Amino acid sequence: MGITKTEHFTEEQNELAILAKAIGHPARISIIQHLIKVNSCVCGDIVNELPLAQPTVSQHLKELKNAGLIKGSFEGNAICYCLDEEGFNKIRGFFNQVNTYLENKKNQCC
Amino acid sequence: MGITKTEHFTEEQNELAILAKAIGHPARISIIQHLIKVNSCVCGDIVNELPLAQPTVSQHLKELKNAGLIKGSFEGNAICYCLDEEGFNKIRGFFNQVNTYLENKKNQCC
DNA sequence: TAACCATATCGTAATATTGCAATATAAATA
DNA sequence: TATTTATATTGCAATATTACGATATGGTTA
Repeated sequence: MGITKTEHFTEEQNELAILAKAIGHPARISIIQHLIKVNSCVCGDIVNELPLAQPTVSQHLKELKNAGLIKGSFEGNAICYCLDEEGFNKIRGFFNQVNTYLENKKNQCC
Repeated sequence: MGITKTEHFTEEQNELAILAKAIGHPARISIIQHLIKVNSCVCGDIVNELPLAQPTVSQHLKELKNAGLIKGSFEGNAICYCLDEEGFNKIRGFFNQVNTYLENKKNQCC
């Protein structure tokens, strides 16, 4: 079907899924890494960094923004994007749970 | 197109994307959370836990396994699934980078 | 105001994902 | 060996994603 049955899952599960899904594309990983690397916000030169056409990059930026992983502010002509802590904080909780579990797990069959 | 231009990105970026994408579905989040909750490996009762048909669950398990996030071992008739550290270790590095950046960032425009 | 930037949106084609019924497979037990 | 039980695979329909050319939008500068 291609349609996810979100109504059967908790709000938290759906939210985490949206965040992970947004990260789940190499172009968007690349954008996140680039924003970290150049520290201060970068604007449209993300387009130059990526091997994709401008509309495609714009679309990826939109998805990251919708998921709450980046945010943008106008800076004259251009737009300044940078990481949005809110989104990453939400995922952090999930991975912390996973990691503490993995550190302490016992009696596993595999 | 629906086809990702993986050849333009680094192996690391593609790998991270595959892992995040695999996590990016509420059913698969639910499976991971369930495996943590019941501690020792759970087998086919994941099917009973989820509000999806057996073939659909089987497909989600396969995707998690392909991504290296869970692994299964035969236990007589049934199969025992549990979390695979390898996959989660790979993601941990990425999120550690993000988190240390977010903790120290300065001079942001947004 | 006109021309020029930077960015977003629209429309569309190609491909991927989600979900399930039907069916296959494979081990355990009667 | 036949039956049962657990899981995987196949095939397909509905929808989502990815990518980009063309175009719109909106601020800046000449």
